[in-house]
Amino acid sequence: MGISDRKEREKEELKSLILSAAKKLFLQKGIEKTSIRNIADQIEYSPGIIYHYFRDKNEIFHALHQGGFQALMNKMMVLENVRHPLERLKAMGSIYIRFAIENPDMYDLMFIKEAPIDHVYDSEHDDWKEGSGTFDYLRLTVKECLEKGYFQGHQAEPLSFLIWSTVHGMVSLHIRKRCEVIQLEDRATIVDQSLEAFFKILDKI
Amino acid sequence: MGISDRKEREKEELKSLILSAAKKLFLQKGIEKTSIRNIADQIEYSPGIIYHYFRDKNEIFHALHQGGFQALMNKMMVLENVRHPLERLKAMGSIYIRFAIENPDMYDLMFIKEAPIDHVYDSEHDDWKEGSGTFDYLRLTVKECLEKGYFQGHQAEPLSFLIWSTVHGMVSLHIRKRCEVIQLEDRATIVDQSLEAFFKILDKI
DNA sequence: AAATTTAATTAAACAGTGTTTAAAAAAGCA
DNA sequence: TGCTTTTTTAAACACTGTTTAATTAAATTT
Repeated sequence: MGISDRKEREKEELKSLILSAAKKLFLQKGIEKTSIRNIADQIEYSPGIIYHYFRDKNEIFHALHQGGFQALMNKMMVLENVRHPLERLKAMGSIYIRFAIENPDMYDLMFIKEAPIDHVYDSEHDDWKEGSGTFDYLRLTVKECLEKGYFQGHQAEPLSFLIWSTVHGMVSLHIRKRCEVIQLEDRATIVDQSLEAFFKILDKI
Repeated sequence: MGISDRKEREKEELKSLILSAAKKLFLQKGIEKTSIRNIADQIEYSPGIIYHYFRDKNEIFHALHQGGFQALMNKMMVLENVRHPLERLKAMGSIYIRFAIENPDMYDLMFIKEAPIDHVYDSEHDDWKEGSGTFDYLRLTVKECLEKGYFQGHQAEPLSFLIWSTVHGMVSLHIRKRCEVIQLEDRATIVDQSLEAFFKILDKI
């Protein structure tokens, strides 16, 4: 079946061609200003072809956001060398925030925009496996901290969510430009300063 | 000058007519699906008229988000009866989160969407006074806590931002539907549970 | 090799969007 | 009443996501 193999291959190639064009335009102009026609122009096909590979625009951006989780996971891999669970937890926070600040559009897509998550709910497999995988890792580390005697009197699930919320809150206020309320002298460094304060709190509780 | 007084009045009336129509449609269908033509239909005028009262769509939603801050501030007014700064801080958190959960679309507009903040940057008076006013109140309370000896070793600005980030993180993950990662048994109550955990932490540091 | 079937691709249309412009209608003033 | 100013509208522009039927290209069969 050599022919259908090649056809399969060509289909995959065009699909990833669409995806890379979409990613390029998305990082240049944002999700709203990246149109199906823009993507089609970029790959020199007609707009209609895209609907043979993706159900709708949301599915394209869901596929893109998967790539973002892959990238974040890769950055998290250095944590395997950090034995101490509390140290690992802090390092996770630093990596998470660094990823968000360095890739604001991708972070936005992964954790703020409605497009990819809407696609999850619209499709048959209605669980957000990308997010769940990442949160599992956080929960595991928090549980390890609890086992080692840290965070006494706390439960893993709410505490994990609290920690996630804290770092997500900081970067999403930054990305969505709500940090103007911060005094000018602290504005540029507020996320780093607050993360330091957060680490100090984690040591104390 | 009775006539120009009436004209002034009529202008204001039409402006707030546009605004209330916009608000109604926005709460029904969201910002993206509320079109200028929808608003014009609702008030039984032609679409063009709207541009005599607002520069663009963003300005309309900036005006709406101001109303949201007014509503939030009103809810915060009960705090004047809470003397103890740490108790007031916690109550602020509860009110903030309650407001967000009960008015998700308005909260979204105020703290997540780019429309109102884009208008702030596009217009001449480029400071976000609505957000600044609210944050000032938080900072004041945190400072009072510091004066009373709480949160030793922390600075007001980073700590205030950290606290804001924590509550904003929780509700924005909820509003933007990223809470699916939470175990089913905790999912419905995760924000409340995490807020409780946060209060416990605030007591300890 | 030619005819037929299947798959890939496109052009065109639909129903919408925010915004601008020039024309028309209404209101105010002399 | 005639003139001027203000208010309002119709129409156009350049887009948008998506669906449909028609067309082109490729693969298979005769």
